[in-house]
Amino acid sequence: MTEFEPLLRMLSHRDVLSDDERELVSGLKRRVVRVPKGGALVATHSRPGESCLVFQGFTAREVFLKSGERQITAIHVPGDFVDLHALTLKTMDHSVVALSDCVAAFVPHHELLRVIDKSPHLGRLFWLSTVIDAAIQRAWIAGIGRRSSAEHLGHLVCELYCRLEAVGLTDGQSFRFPITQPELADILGLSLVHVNRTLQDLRRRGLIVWKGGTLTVPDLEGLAAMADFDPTYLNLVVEPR
Amino acid sequence: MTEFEPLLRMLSHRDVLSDDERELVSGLKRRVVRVPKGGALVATHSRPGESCLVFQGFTAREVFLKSGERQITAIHVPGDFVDLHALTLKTMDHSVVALSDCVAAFVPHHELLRVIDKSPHLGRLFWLSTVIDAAIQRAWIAGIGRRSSAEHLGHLVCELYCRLEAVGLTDGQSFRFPITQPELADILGLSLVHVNRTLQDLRRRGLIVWKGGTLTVPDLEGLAAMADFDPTYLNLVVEPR
DNA sequence: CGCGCAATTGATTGATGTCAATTGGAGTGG
DNA sequence: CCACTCCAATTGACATCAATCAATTGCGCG
Repeated sequence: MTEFEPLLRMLSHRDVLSDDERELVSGLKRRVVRVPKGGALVATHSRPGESCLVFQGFTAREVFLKSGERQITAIHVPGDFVDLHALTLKTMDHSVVALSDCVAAFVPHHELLRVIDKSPHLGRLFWLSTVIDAAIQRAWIAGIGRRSSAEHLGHLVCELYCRLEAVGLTDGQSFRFPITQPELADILGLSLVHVNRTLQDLRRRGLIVWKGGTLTVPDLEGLAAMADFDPTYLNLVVEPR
Repeated sequence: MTEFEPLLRMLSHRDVLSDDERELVSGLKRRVVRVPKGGALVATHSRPGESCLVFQGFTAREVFLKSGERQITAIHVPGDFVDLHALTLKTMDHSVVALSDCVAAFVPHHELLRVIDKSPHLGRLFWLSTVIDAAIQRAWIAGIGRRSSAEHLGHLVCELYCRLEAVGLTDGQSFRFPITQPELADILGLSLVHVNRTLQDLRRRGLIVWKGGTLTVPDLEGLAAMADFDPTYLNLVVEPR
């Protein structure tokens, strides 16, 4: 059991890994770092020489506009290789921050290149993970652009439930959701007040229960139907890639 | 001069290509297809065995919601390797359609894998292109979520100007923009009527001129300042990747 | 000429944002 | 242990932006 367990678990949901590949991943040199809630894992405009993998805690990509407003463009959960982007992107156009206390592993780019070179198949799976991030972002675009606030919020909850289940972080119908409403507002692109009212709407309809940092979905089917959620885009399906 | 000229041009904005790499790309086996305005290049739920590169015309990724509403989640211009996603994603969660008459090259996946195997560097540049698509999507999320409609529209125009300039498709301050207002509404996540009013707003302020399928930006600096546009995320900068 | 659709406009409705105030819980220092 | 502070959560009143409904104009094409 290494820091890479959640990552291996996530990858195993998408394709079969050979023992060699597991060892290649587990053997990646890394620097393990605790980041407190609110801290930055990767800063805007920086040029990281390492990519960062979160294996405990929630993180988010954030952008600030000149008005001072913030938009969160992605949420990452344990097992997500959060910063593969920097490997090819070189310069960060946004920052990655800890939404809760986190533990992250920083892997030097040359280590990644070495592993990809040895196993092009692993390379494709890493590529896949950035492509799925993009698919999630497309779902967010559709959510902000065309869904009602209740549908959008419901869709997000479904998405997180599926992603967390894949890494074993759900407990029946519940999962830890260490997010505040102001943060949720920056995720959904809504005002704080409206987020609060939308939450109450879903609660009143019995679709979610959210108390003390734990979110419960009593009727995932019903929530998915209401939010028009189809998990295909998350690609949590094993096949040769 | 092959169908891959715009692609090579785009890649050359991001890193130096060797002659061997140019030949590898130019030698890719492909099937060239004309797609009329409105036609589909890649269909939702399909499992393409080829990836598709557009070298003439505009295309868009689109998603339909159960309400029947459409959201466009990305626009692609000539030179964009539109469907590299399918190489690792396997099943499409959205479709790609032609916004104008298009000419596209379909390249079999095994061909791509062969080229990537021969040149891991080209592989990384292909990866990069999907990562930049994601960066553009993040900019769209911030645009829909937190910008005013005028800023959002202005930002989009700046983005397209920069991307088209990179492939030589601008003519001074103008470029062909074969899009209708209803389409623009699905791009921006706004209603048709509001798009029209937002356009008039920008016109009245002298920031854009749009007539007969040609869009002119008399004052790119001014538009960029208004829209809080920073081209960093487009990564149109040569460096070793 | 007449059809279909893009573009435009006005009037109205509805959703969401803003402002302002209150409540409640967690942590801090006396 | 108690004030005190900070901030999340909640609520109400109101303002504003954007959607909707409905008509009209204008253009390209058969």
